[in-house]
Amino acid sequence: MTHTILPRAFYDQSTLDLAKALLGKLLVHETSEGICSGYIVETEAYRGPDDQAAHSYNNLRTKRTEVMFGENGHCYAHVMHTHCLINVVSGGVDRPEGVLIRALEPVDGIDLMYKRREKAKREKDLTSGPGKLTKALNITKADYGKSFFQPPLYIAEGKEVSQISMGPRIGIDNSGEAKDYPWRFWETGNPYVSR
DNA sequence: TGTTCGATGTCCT
DNA sequence: GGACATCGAACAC
Repeated sequence: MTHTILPRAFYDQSTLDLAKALLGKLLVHETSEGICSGYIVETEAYRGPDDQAAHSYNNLRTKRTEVMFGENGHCYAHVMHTHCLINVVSGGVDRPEGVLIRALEPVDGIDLMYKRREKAKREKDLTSGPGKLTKALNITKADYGKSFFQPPLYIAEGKEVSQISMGPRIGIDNSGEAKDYPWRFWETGNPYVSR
């Protein structure tokens, strides 16, 4: 199994374009237990300084958001309730934007994903949510700041996506008018989308 | 040092 | 459709 890892330069595009471009790409994590991967089928864009729903709204720079002020293509991992969520950093240095990866279509290491996600009954339950996919691939806060263009954690060429749908983002009801921005993207009709 | 609150998932009705 | 578990980060003292 050889994958073509997307180069560093792939991440040098606008955050909205990147959110769409990431659909169909393959997210891979190699661990001592084995390799797990899945096609990205759902993303959300968070546009830093001017986006009330973003953690980096108003250029808020803290220990948590620090990595978003750095280089594109790195990993912004943070803990939400008891789960870990991951973003791909974009926007360029000193512009804190990112793309949240919300759902995957499982490809490799499906048995291992079941083992890590005991509560999942069907394949559809393995990675159909931002907290689910990190558990299935064993991505944690320890991956904060790593890049997505070199093993063991990387994004590679995947499949063609026939049609993309867009709509409001999920779970940000307290974000003023930003809650209505149509910055969530998913592959139309894909059963692994979170909702 | 204490309090508050989520970019969620799961179970229950 | 609703309750709740449970953790770290942010912020107020």
